[in-house]
Amino acid sequence: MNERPIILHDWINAILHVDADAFFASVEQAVNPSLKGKPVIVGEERGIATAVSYEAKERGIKRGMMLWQIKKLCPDAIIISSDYEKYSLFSVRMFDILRRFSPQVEEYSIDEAFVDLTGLRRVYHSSYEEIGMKIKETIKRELGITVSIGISLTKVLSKIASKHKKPDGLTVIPGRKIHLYLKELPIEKIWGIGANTSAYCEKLGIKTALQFAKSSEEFIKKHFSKPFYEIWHELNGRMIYPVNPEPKRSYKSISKAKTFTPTEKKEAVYANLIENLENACFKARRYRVCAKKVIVFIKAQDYTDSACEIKLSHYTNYPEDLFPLIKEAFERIYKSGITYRQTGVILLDLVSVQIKQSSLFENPVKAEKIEKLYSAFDELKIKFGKDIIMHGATLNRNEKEDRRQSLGIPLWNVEV
DNA sequence: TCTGGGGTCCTAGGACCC
DNA sequence: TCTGGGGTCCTAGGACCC
Repeated sequence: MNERPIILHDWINAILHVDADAFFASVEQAVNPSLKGKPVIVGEERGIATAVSYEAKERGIKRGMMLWQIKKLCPDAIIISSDYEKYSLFSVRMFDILRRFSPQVEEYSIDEAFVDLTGLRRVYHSSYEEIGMKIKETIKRELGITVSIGISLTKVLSKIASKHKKPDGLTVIPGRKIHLYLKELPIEKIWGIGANTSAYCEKLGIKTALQFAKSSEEFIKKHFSKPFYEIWHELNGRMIYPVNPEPKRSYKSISKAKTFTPTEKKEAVYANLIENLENACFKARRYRVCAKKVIVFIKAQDYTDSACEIKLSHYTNYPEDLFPLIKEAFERIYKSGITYRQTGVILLDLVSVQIKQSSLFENPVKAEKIEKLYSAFDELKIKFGKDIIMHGATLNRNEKEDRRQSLGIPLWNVEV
């Protein structure tokens, strides 16, 4: 039964998925050739590896591992702190290369993209596989990094294809071969099907992608919600998710959260919350959006969290405008005697600054003052990093205060 | 499997109206 | 006051992704 192809034609659409191999680590190796062939780890402040080169993977190092563990396991590992600007630059270059082959490029994440190649065989007088090869070669030549490519009829299938051989892989799955690739693929490897749904599938007797794909439409409709019904179509070669070349216009939400050494100290927790508020608002100003709703949350040591939603009477992206409400919300959710480990802020119901209502403050002079103040701060933040200026209320945070004071970083309080 | 910090979309259920 | 149908809007929470 399972040996029979899912569909009998090869190409209606041709969707290509590119996935850069160990992207951050590869970029570091491309920029600094002396790192090539060596176990490179890109890490972050909290002591966790965010990316590891294939050389490091071979030594048993994985993403998310603690840096001290890595040093123990592999003393010659080269640990580099991440440089997001650098990776963004490479990302932009990679997308530009893809656009030379087709205008239909969707920038899916910093290191992944979808390209619609449908109909381009004639244009290039070559097969889809040859186009894929050419893309790989161009990226390798111009950027010095390798990518893994998958080409198939839909996004879901091309994702499966690009994962099939990594690193530096190229996998083409035409319609008549789909079943061969789904046959041994565990259901949880499908893009969009996570641990939860996999467990649920298992209860229904479905373990492989092929079993899922070959289930009847009635069965899928009966037992699954819309997203999984769509994935089912995609696995069967019917395109539901088109490649969307439009760049993302704006955020629907902006959130900032930070984990800290667990503490009971109320001021410390509050200061952390205010810091998140400031960072979230800073980002909102950079993207020129204002929020009408704010969610504030704190997480206890046992990971239970309490949250409070604040509806604003007007749109804003200035923390100054929110302090009283945030304080009130914090008082409502904070309980003394509990040890907390994280706070966070989510800005919601965002609109772009141009269409926001101009009733920021009742007093227009005051509003203007604050706007000027913040645009000056934002310039400084952009130039010198966002920690250069913080509101005085963040002074009670655990660790950083001393450093900032010793560096002579100014703190400020607005009096209006 | 989680780590940690961003995000998006969908659904169920309640409130409210006719 | 209850019964019943139907529609819309909002919210909370779940699931998944990188």
